[in-house]
Amino acid sequence: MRRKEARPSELTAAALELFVEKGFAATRLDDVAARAGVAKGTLYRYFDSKEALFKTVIEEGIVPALAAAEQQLVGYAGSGAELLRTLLAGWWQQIGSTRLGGVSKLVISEARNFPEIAQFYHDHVIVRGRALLRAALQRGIATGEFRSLDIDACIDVIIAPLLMLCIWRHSLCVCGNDIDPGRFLDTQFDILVNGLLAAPENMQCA
Amino acid sequence: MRRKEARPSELTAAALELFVEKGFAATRLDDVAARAGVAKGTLYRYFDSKEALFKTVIEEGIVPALAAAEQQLVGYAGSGAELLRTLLAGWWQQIGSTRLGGVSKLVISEARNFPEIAQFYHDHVIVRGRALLRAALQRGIATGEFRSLDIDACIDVIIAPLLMLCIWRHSLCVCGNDIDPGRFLDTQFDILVNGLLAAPENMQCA
DNA sequence: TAGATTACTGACCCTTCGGTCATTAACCTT
DNA sequence: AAGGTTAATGACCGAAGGGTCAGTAATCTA
Repeated sequence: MRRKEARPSELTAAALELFVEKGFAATRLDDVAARAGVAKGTLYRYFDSKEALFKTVIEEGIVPALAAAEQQLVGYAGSGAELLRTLLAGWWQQIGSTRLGGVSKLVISEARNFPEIAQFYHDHVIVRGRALLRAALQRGIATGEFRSLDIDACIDVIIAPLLMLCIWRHSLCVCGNDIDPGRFLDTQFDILVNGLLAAPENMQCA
Repeated sequence: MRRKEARPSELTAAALELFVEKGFAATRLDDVAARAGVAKGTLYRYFDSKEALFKTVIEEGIVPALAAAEQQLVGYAGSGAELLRTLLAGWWQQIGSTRLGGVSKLVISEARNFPEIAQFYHDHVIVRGRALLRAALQRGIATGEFRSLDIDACIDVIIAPLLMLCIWRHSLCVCGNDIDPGRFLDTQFDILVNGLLAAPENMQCA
């Protein structure tokens, strides 16, 4: 069957699954082709090399998800805490629980071997994500809703559990230790907001 | 030069560096041997296979660090917050900033290919680490110092940034984005404690 | 110092896998 | 239907690298 249109995305989808599961070096192109229901030679009609396939997998996985994530935030008008919750929930729906979650684990695993891909991921994902969080934190601090903290460090502290959740679901999940994303994110948000607020919701001023 | 005693640890040290840097599959035994100042054949005098070397690297990296970490906690008598700070600081000194930090990244990257190693890491590191944190949280909640939260979810939320800090330092560090561990941990602790406390330190009850 | 032991070497073997290409067959055009 | 175009194949190549082993030399024993 000849399917010129659909082939590239079928191949990158198959490649992403195997790269996330086995890592770049341990993934065989024969297996990628087989999973896409195609012979290995066909792969080279659409991609110049294994590394070219890898780059396409990363870029194609990131770009659409990024656009969706940023779209969600334009013109948002609410409290810092509400904005944070929207960001976290949106991130989980648009990124964490989707294909992009696997991409994160993949990039982290292979960053040392592919510095330019790490750089691409840094510039197009991490920097943009940090910018969104910075806006939320600055708004909260400016209004006095949040305490005045080291914003850049806060951003990393907020991002880390999110990335870790992705990684967990794509690696250590193999042992019984499966995290419940809902509980995890709720608790993360709870601690986070109470840790940031100048006047926590639960405080008892008797 | 014949160095029967020192060889195994020299080889595992070299292997750990390369595994963390390149991943298991992409690391060549010739390179491991070369870094240890030895020929490849020598490697097979001490290890049966590449995979056996891998297992030894993980286990040998974990066991001593674990013992030290648990030792630190026996008979500790302080508030929940103090206990938490001691745990985080101790974790960084004993584990995060040492060789074990690289082991975490390595295990996460290769967990899918080596389920039994993931299981070993889960049973000997994650379970024990969770037990330590559980004790600290339970103490804080029992005395009314901390709010009553979902303890298991809290544990994951606390652990995630720590693991992420390790991973960061061993992968995404390649782009300019180097995290300052001190600032990161201080901020993490600050948000964490204020998020957990029933009566935050900074609250203003005028 | 002669002989036994064993840590160590590195050339070699053999499988695996990224990459190629002559051939085939599906589709299009007229 | 004939001829042209191109998607798709899979046998093949060559390099890479895990693993082996006959040989070497350092160390030990007497």
